[in-house]
Amino acid sequence: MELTFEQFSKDPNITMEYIWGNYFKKNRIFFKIKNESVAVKNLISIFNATLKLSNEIGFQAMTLRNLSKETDLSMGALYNYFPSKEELFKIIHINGFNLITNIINNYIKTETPPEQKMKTAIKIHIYLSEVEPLWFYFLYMETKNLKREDRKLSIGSELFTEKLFTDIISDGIQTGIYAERNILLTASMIKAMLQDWYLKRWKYTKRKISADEYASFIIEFIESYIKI
Amino acid sequence: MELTFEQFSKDPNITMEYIWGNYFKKNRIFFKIKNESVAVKNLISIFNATLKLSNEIGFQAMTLRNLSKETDLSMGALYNYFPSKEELFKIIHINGFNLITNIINNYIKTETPPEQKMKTAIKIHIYLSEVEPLWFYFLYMETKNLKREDRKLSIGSELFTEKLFTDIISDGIQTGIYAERNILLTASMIKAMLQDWYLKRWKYTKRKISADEYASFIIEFIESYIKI
DNA sequence: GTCTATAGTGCGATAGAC
DNA sequence: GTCTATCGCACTATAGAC
Repeated sequence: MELTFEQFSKDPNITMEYIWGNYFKKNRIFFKIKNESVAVKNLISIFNATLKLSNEIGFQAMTLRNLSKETDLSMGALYNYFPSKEELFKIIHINGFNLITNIINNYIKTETPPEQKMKTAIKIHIYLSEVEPLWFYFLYMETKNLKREDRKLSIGSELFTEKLFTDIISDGIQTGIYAERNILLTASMIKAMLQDWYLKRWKYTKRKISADEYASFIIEFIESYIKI
Repeated sequence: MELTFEQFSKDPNITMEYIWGNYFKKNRIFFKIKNESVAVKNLISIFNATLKLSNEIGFQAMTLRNLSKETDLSMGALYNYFPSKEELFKIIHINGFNLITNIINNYIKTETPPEQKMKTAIKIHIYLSEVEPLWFYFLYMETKNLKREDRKLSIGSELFTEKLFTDIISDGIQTGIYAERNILLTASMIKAMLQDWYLKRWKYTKRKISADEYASFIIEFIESYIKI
């Protein structure tokens, strides 16, 4: 039975309550606020508002006054949830990278053979970015604004995904189902196609292309190139 | 004789002197400065510095103090070359879109048959973005910060390129050399691959992949999918 | 044609009341 | 746990000297 977006979207590990609840529990000691349900509710609200505003005008252009208005929290209250605007920026990045690597690892690790693994890897990327399009867009567009010391997180994330695909292709070549091609460039092209899905959201929405259609198309496109 | 990057890079229409010289001539009446060679020299310097700084920290984060330092012009002097920071932003966008459409039209219009036209269209995109990587990066990353009324320029540019490729593919299908596939999605994927070249410049530079290698790879990749 | 000095604005962050 | 009021700073833009 093939994985579909319908099924994937019900995974409890990708709900905001789960992600930010976890974040709160792990960092409890840093919060002045003690009431968990209040904290998580506001964390989610701040997080969503930040992604929305960053998507519209960019994170740097977003002011804390904008964020205050969007969340219905005063500027003073906001500072109970993050120590500085810069730190809010990092929190969103780090939680994003963690989410991506965790979810992908969960779904991929047991998959076999390479052909099936390739399909699942592509689908999970598309599905996850379909559930959190603004978050993915943010991670892509704002990465360059990370401080030098945090940039390695982002490069690590880019190369993690790429390695996932180079490994699958290598396996496929050894198994004899894939032709001998430039593995690194092929993996890069797969990434580029996955990213187009959330970078050009407006285009695909307008054309009414679903996540499953897009994933199928990419799989077909890639297979026509690498299959023997 | 196939076009190479070596040849293309000698085209006089893509030099900064030509582009900004033209811009100055067309807008002479708006400049307080009358000396053309001084004006063009400084326009090029301002333009290059803006692209460099925008690439590093983003256009919004770049201050006119940064720009002043990078160009060795005072803030007062800068304002002889553009009326406001916002207007500088638009000037770079508009000249960029013009350059791209002009160059591409020049090289493409006489090409035939579809298979050859496809090759040339891909090469010109890669070559032009190889000559001006920072400019292309800027156009891509900063587009969303255009005011609503100027956003149509950018969408127009995106769709212009896409139409170029859908037209070529349609021709190829009619000529019988291309299979019947999803034309719009195929064109989108071609665009995504072309864009990866300047969006991930650091990666390809590190891996020592040349513009010609990259172009050849994309052509091979796409042909394996659409050729009958 | 370019400079320095500064006006006016809006930002991130915090103190202290409730 | 959240609010209002405000501080100090850095920004864009301009006026007037050279």
